Amino acid sequence: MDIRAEKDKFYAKLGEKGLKATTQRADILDVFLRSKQHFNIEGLLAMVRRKNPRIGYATVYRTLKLLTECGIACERDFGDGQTRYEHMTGDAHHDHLICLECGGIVEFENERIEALQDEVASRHGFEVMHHKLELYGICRQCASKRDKKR
Amino acid sequence: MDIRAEKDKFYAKLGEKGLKATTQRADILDVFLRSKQHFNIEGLLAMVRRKNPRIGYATVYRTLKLLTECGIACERDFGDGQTRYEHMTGDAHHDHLICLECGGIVEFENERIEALQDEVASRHGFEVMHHKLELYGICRQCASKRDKKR
DNA sequence: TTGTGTGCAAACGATTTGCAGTACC
DNA sequence: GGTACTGCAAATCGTTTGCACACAA
Repeated sequence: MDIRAEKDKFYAKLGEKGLKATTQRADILDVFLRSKQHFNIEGLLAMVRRKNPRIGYATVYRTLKLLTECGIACERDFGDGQTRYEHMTGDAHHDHLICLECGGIVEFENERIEALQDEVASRHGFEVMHHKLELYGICRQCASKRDKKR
Repeated sequence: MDIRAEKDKFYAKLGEKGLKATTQRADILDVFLRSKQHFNIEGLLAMVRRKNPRIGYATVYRTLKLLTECGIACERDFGDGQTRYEHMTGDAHHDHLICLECGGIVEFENERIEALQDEVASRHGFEVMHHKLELYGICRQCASKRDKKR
């Protein structure tokens, strides 16, 4: 991923909206872009505070909402009561495999599934705007750990 | 759906757990079984209170959790901040089409999608326990209403 | 100086829990 | 008479908001 390009994109969008580029926004964006995907606010705040300890919850929430509006971040809800965020790369839509044991998240994309979804939807007279597909299960590592215990 | 059978199932499970069959639990179960699917707690409470006005929020929450444990109800989260519940019939798993305009929910099942999901998962070394597939879009009625407005 | 942005703390909405009173065996 | 159940209100958790202060054009 091109960090420089994402930053430029953000600053351009800020300009369009008549908003300012502050150090807090820059810090949060930088941490966001460098971190691995799918963290929650708490995790992100912890990382941001390593760089700038005086940043508050509210700023992180507000900035992530901004990043989402600007098409740089994307909100995800995996049903554990917390919103998670991931990078919104220009790539094709992807879905998630989630390990119930370790919480690990793997991304995948499959156009045959997408095609079948559209088919099902149109059969019901729906025009699909977006969708959510999550597969919850046990990943290879956790499965083999479990086997060893026996 | 066989209401009688579901009630018997609930009372049997209550017995197994050493819990009592109270009038509140019976009222909530009855309203739950007779109502159409996918309501939230608020809606269910309103319906229950028509039958028994003295029932409180907490009892509805507690009873629905019980029904879920007993395999009679199933929790659903469509991302609007409220948990919804639906009947857990013995039928095959199904997924949802959700209209972004009117909030209408249509169920569907498609074994070819399920098969592809398993294929994707095993390619990533996952054993799938359960999954969630939701298609968000505009239903036929809302689309035609929208066309008329133009 | 005239804002917008920030940090704090208080507000919020959905859900859970503590507890005193209630009802059933 | 004891124990599980209920209803209320208070607590909780993630998130949002109001407001006074800080800071940059």
